[in-house]
Amino acid sequence: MEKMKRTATCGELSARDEGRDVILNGWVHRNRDHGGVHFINLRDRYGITQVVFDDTCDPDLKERAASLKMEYCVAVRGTVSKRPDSMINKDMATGEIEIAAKELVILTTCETLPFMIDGDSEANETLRLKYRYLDLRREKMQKHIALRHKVSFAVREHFEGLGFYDIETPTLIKSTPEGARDFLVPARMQPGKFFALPQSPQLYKQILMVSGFDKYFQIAHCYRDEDLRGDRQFEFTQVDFEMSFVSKEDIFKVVEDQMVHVFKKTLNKDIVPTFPRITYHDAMNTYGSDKPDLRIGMEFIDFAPLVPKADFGVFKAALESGGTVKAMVVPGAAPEYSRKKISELEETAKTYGAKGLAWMKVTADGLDGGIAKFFAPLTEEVKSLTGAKENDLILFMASDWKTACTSLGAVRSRLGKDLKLADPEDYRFAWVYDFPLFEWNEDEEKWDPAHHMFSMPQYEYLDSMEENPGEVKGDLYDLVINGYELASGSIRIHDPEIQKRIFSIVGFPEEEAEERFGFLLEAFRYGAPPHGGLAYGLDRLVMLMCGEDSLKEVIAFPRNNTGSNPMDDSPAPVDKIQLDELGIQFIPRETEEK
RNA sequence: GGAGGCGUAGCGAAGCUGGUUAUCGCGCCGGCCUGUCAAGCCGGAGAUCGCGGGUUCGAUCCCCGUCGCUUCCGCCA
Repeated sequence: MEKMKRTATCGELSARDEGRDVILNGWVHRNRDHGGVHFINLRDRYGITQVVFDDTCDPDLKERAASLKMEYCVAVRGTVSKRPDSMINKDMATGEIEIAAKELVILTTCETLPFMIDGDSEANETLRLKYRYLDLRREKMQKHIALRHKVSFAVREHFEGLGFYDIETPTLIKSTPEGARDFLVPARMQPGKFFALPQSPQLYKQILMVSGFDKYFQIAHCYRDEDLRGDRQFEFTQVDFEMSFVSKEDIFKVVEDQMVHVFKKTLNKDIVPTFPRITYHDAMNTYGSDKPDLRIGMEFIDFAPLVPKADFGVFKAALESGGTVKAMVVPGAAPEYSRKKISELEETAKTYGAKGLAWMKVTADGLDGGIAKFFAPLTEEVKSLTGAKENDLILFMASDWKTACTSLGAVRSRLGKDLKLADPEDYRFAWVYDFPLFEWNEDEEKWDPAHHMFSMPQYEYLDSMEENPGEVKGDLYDLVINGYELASGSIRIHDPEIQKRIFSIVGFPEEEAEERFGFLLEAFRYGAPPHGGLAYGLDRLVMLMCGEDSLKEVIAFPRNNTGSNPMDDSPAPVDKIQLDELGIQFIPRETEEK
């Protein structure tokens, strides 16, 4: 076998190599037996090369070639030969040449495949995950995994250039309340006690700041025990960093430069190095989302000024109860959007709590359809306020501010997809900032941290934050791109006194704070530097760069949405012996009677 | 926890308003073929129509239930 070890890969050979005797190792990608002459496309990570078996081969070799099936793993020795002009395959990177086979070793055979590696249609997801090793052989997945590697490398390269240290933090840590549910790991040596898997390296990286490692980064595995989605997995990868003696401007700069570097190095794409900044309120108010897709346009218009002039009760009622009326113009959509299609949009709005979706169309004669009749006398005013032109569709949402914004925002993103308003090659980053630090929890009638409890209130609220917590803005920020939240970060609290006040506002008992993260508070008493940082989702970034909308397409071994992995069948029951050793007893969940 | 969608050979799909032998493409098996490159041609095997129940003379199709997957809401940075 040793003598059939590869001397070239399937992606590298060209006319320059003519006459070379090479050994290729790879998989039979396609198999075309013409009787007299037999071609195989041999594939490895680097590409595909055609191998020819013809009359110049000895009969024994030809016979062995005839037995090849798809995805056999083989070694081929042969001579690189230039194809005659008429047989050059321009669609193939190595299409100028082929290998005239001299020797063939079948390294391993392959059973009938559960799905085609080279198919034009994809198998269903469960099957793809069950046979992930085969799925990963597909060209698309090979490209995704390669890009992911390149991104991850470019990230490290960039941090290294800036003098950051890569420091690992533990993944068996103390469970902390708030935020997402923790994955728990029983501690065998201390029965009744548990570790948690980290949701982020947050506390540890802050402590590293106290230790003086003023520029830290880590490409960290994080865990959250919450329901999965297309863009959410149990375990995921965060590019996490933290710096001391910085303001948010320094952090923005690191991230902006890093994105420029990463996109240049991996996709050879030039990203505009300064990202626009939008306040949380403006993002919600004009795009109906705290992660707006800026490629779409269609900004919301405040329609309140015209409401009192018309006799439309629904809008009036919304304003009278302190709500808002928002309008959104969908350019050129009037002819295409039938009553039925509009009611589909309405359904989208309703899943976000809207009661309905009002609309009208702009025609050559004025306003038409939907609620047009109520505004007919105001045609010109409607047009000038909204900027709508002939053939435009105008959508209206009347509700309390938040519901109006989020539901119309959902309609906006759906229209963006339906009308293909977003250029998939365009990457539009933006910073969203000025988030409220606290939000009111209706159910428990208390203030909750909107982000986490370690974010610094903005300076001007410091003295009076107890008076009106709802008004307090935090020194925290999100990085959004094309409708996805990619990152979030903040300047952290490094003053134990401020930290105590935050705990007290959100009703987090001091003893519990001491119990949960006393170690952090204690660390802060020993000369804690001001610091801040950010973490962004590596999976998410790569997903967007690949033009995918599911993380599963860029993670080698992901889980399905029920949290199982069809390949290894995890999670799975464990032996009673294992449980006994841990002092754990499984109590079946009581079946609820109806 | 809630809403929508899907489940038909190994894979991807079709199957009209319920009707007798459930189609098509890929793959698989056999044969032919000296220039293909998603090779081609001929032949063949392969399906408890997710599962259970109901309506009906008759169900892949209609109804109820159930399981699995999926998208979304809730939840989650």
